[in-house]
Amino acid sequence: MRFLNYFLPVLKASPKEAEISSHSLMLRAALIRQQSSGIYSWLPLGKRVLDKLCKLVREEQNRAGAIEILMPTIQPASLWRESGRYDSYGKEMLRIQDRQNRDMLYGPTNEELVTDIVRSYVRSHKDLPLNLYQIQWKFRDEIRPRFGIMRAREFLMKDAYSFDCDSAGARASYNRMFVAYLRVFARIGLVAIPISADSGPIGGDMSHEFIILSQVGESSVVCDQKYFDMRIPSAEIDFSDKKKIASIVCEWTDPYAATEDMHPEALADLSARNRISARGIEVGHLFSFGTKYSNPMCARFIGIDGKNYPFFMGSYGMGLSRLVGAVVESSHDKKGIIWPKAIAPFDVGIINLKPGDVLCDRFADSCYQQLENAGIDCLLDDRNEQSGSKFATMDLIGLPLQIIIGPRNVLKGEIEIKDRKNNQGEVFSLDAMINRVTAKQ
RNA sequence: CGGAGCGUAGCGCAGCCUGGUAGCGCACCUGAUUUGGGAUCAGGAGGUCGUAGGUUCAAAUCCUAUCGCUCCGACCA
Repeated sequence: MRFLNYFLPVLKASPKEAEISSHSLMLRAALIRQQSSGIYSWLPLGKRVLDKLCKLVREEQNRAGAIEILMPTIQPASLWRESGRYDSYGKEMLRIQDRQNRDMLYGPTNEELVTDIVRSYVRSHKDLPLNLYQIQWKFRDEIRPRFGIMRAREFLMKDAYSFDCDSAGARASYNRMFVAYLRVFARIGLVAIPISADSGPIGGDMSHEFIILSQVGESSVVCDQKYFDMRIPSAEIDFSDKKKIASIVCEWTDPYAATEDMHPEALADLSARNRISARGIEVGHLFSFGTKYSNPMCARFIGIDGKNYPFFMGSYGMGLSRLVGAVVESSHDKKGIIWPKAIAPFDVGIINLKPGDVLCDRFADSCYQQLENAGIDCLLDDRNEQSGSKFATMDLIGLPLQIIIGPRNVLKGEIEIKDRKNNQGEVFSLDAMINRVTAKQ
């Protein structure tokens, strides 16, 4: 993409509504625009990040055996009356009526809908286990939206729902999602602490929150620092190996981790040296709730003995728009965002310091073309701006690699590559540069 | 919902207390000179001061209502 043909309205000054750095940076780097309290548009650069994150999450969900579907945002109240949640869910649920005065709602979550789908088609234990997921917008009319995209009212969520014959099967499904979550967070450079949690309005008997430690987090967390040295399961892991998957979950739930308000008495077991006390952002939540929905909604299958049984279910949420905020919050410096490679909006930023100069233009174009041909996404800054402004913009939007093309080094046939993270620059010939960048990808 | 603030040009703000018909910086447009870390000069455009009432000869300024946004508490991915 060439800057001149793109829509990237970066801001020099931070809008006053932004109180935390991730919010401010996301507004300044033109990733998002606030439309109303807790409601945001995603601008081109932000959309690219969100898309990359979705792609990565799909890879991990699919790997763990989940199957993607897409359910509507608007749901009929009738299903929620079946489960009993139409009355028990509070004002966070946006209730609306259609032109026939039918009660509808904008989905805050989708247990009822997915249960309706599964009960309509799945008859036999032979069709189980089944895990259906979607990536869809949710609306929860929060009492107080804040921190920009982190606690929005409308937000993008990956939500998966598992269906099993019995609680042992449900446990295995739960474990697969647990491991899939570990991989997602690791791939975007975050350490997420799994904390056993209250199941809240979703209900159930087993639940873990995944929490990213951060100063601006909304919950207080105490955990063992072991979590920062633990190995992430590899991409080759066999998700059908229940024992192996269970052992990973065991390993990750063994060190101490809790929100501050929960069982503080266990703290004694954790020496002060290994204790981390911090604030955290909840980015994922796993629930296992057995037959809480399948029972009232009459969602049953025929078991091996020919009898009817309710599905054993679990649901697994991951806040994708919030996760983008969490990444920015945990990966930035004074100058701007520092994207992890996995979800950077572009792989490489090319700065042409002197557009209009024949030699610079030729080098920049050649560099851009060759990288694009090699499948590397580039943003070429071809604006007729002061160099300082271009460097500042490139640092702000935080692409992992910057390629600098200016008259000084082009005369020598050299091109400079700079790493956003450590700010180290190296000089290469044009050909060597192409090889270098493609090798880095 | 309780408490605290804010609303004046695209963005950030001053002016309000003490009423006299709107200003600054950045951004934007034109031209020139520039170009290795947010340029310089000259010229230009842009505002029913959130909205609606009221007081007054006169309201951005005082009064009332209303809408929107932010922050502090209870909820959550």
